[in-house]
Amino acid sequence: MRSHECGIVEKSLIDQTVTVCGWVHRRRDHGGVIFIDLRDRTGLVQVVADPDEKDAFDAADAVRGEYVLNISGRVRTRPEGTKNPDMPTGEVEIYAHTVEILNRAEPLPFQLDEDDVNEAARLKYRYIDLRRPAMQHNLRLRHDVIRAFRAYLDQRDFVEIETPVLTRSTPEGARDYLVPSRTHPGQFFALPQSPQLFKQLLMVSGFERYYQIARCFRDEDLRADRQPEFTQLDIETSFLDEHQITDHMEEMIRVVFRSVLDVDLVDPFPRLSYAEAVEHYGTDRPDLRNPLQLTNITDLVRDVEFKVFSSPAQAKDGRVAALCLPGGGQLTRQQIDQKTEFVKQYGARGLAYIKVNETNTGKDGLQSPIVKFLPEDVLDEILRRTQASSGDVIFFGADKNKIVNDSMGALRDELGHTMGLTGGAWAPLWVVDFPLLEYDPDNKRWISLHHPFTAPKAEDVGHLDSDPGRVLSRAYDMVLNGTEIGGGSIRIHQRDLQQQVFNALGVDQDEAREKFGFLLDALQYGAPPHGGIAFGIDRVVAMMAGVDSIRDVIAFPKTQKASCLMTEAPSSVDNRQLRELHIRLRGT
RNA sequence: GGAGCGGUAGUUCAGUUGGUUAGAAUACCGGCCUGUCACGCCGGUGGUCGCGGGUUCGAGUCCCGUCCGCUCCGCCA
Repeated sequence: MRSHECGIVEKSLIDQTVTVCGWVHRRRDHGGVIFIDLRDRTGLVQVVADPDEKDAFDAADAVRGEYVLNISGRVRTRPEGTKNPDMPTGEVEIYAHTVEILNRAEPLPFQLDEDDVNEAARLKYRYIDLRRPAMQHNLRLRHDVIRAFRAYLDQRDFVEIETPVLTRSTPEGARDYLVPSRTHPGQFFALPQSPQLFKQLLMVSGFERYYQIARCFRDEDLRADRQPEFTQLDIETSFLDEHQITDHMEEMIRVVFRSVLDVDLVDPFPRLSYAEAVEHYGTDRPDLRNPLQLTNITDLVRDVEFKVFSSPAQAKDGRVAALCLPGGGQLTRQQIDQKTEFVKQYGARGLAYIKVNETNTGKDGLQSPIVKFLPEDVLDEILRRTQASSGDVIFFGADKNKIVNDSMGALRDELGHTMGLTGGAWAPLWVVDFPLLEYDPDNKRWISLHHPFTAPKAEDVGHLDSDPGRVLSRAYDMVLNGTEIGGGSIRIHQRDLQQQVFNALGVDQDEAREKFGFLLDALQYGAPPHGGIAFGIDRVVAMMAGVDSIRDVIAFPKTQKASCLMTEAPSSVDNRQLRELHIRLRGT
């Protein structure tokens, strides 16, 4: 006879004495016998307490709710009867000799088998919520994913190195979380938005292949896919160019998907330039599961009398794009009005459309408030370019580039989902050839699209001063099903070029020295060519788990107002702590 | 900063044009049932209708404000 401590109770243990610990999943009394379904990390096992075993029976009889039990008994075959489909242990049960109550439990704030519990209640009692099978699965999946990433990188001589969490504020980019310094009155640390500069410095240090499962912090407003603290798989390598890095990284993603989900991703991943992505999908993170595409018709409508089309078509930063929805002719007026409201969220002023009743009869076959403003040859060419068939509807966006791209890109996603067009399981791709800089009209200056350490393409460096908008960067984003899951670039490894980019950003030498002096210094001491990438672990795991929010793959997430309902953080602190930190609150 | 949805029993929800004592399921407590397994049957406890103000003879319901949760826009180099 041997003792079996926790874990799966299976047929091979029949007639053996086992000891199991776990939570009471359910208690039932029938025929003077008490049945307890005990739950541990491996599943459920049914325990039987018979009045003949008086001590065990009396203890079992005292059980209420989710008590924690330690049970010893004999494993035996269950008598004939209905099988419980919830019972992975099949036909065995434990005939209890002893039942020990390790801890009592109040009734739970919600039931574990309930799927639609108010998220506020789940977050307040997160430790209960995490008992639910779905959350157990999600967090174990997260562990599997991180383990698979580590295994891949460890096998290839990557070194995991921890970088500081208390570091220097870099006011460019996202808002920093600040930490007051006790020993330096009036000064602050910042929590890192990413380990970007440290990993570049590690390349200067000669580590050549670095990674880190890194916690990052950004004090910006939250979304379903954005938390104030999140986890990044941060990677940097020396001497590899962008093609070698992207090849390497997509192979890593393929290996992880194969080992964790048994899914084979396409090989190689498709590549789209930023310009192509925006032209055809209105976004730099297109969901390629969705077959719909935007069709540019700016050139066609430049001279039509319909001002709604012709003015943006003539404007320097304007665009007119069409989106043909196959079978969309069946949409009701009300549904089209809803789409109009939808695109208004993105700044569009309206949503023109043409219902294509019949493709071969000219204007007569088209039903639309705008057809009368458009010449026949233009309409013919629109039908040809969008490959419209009878029964389709064509939507139009005409405005500034950004508004057309944002609104029509969002409409493409919306139609893809509501019309059931977004099929297929996984559609990864690389988006490359990003612009290095974009113009910020509010502050009238150029800002980095990626970050200021991203290398420009060699052939474009000459345009940095004369035509900054034309310079492309050596950056790349990995996109999966419309979500950006990773992004990176080849970095600038030469001090002069770094200063040149700072100049283009309007950061003069003094300012650059003050903010990034340590980087500029480091680049002088033989910095190797280097580049890397960072993956959003929370997003990757959320997609793999099939959940809509990264909160469902984070053990203790924050609410949309960046608070923790369980610990009630953030909280006030007492005046003594504030005094030590040289902080006085207003009004005290 | 803005738009939308939501907040009623521990939980999930219903609650009609404003009208008697705010209901159901589940959970919880008690009783019955000789192998249950979504057990079944009987009974019971349980409510600041998020909060504050207003309109009204009368407010869960209408109005104003506010707090909280979620989704989205802005924001996120």
